[in-house]
Amino acid sequence: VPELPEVEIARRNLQRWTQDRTVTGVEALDPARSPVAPGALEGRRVLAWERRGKLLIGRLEGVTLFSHLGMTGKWVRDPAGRRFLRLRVALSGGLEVGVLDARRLGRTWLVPGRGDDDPAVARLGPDPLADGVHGTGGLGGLDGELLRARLAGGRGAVKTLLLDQGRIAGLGNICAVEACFRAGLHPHTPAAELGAEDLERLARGLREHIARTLEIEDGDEIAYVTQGGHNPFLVYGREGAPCPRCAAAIARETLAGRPTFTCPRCQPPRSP
DNA sequence: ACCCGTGTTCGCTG
DNA sequence: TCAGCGAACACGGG
Repeated sequence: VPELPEVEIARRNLQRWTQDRTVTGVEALDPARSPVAPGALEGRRVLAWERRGKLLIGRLEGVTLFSHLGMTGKWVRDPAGRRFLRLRVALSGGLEVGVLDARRLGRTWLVPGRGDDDPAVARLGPDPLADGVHGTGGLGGLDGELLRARLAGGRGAVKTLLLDQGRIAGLGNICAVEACFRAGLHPHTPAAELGAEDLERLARGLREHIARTLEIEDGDEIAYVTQGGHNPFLVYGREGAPCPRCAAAIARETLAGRPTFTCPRCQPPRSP
């Protein structure tokens, strides 16, 4: 489920559902990974939901609720009776929201105050959609200059650096794979070899992928895009299928330990 | 039964 | 010092 676009949709949903409501009940069904003490949350009003990379940040009176969805987590409304329910939160007005998480790699936890020194947020780089308050800005700031600044000094492959949450927060495997295809860059290209034009194309590729995914996945509940036969991506998950641009067969390899898809003609490995 | 994996972290290695 | 693995976490789905 969760890369930057999906987490941004979750943020918008939580904001719409819970803002200005007061927490009336909490049940932590997976306290080992999501230790949310009911007494610390009940009675507090929800002020706003922010996002930094893949981390959801709930601002309540006096406390901050952090939520990372891991690989399979999602926030839903009316979670009663749902499979894989790990946390449920009741709010004034009869609304209830909850976290479903089949694999239990996600975490939700509560800290006093703003929690700016919590390691989960302190070691994240800037959010590419941020403009002032994290998670509320548009895509305008995601340009070649940002990539130049944040990839500077990195000696690894461009894909590896894009996935480094300390450089830029929020980009996941699919984002990196799709943006490299859109930019005509092989993901294995050393970031240090990228010129200004490459970085502009890469930034545009990221913007286009994120904008498109935000449209496709918008709704009250994120779908697992690789399930159900619908694959909205250009090359991700399409090994052997024809490239949408040139019809050459899409190749698959492993890079940064993750499945990586490329068009061998549109993204030729760069010779040193 | 077996393998994979839209994420993060930790430990080992060259 | 650090980039680059592999494993671990955890468990459903193909």
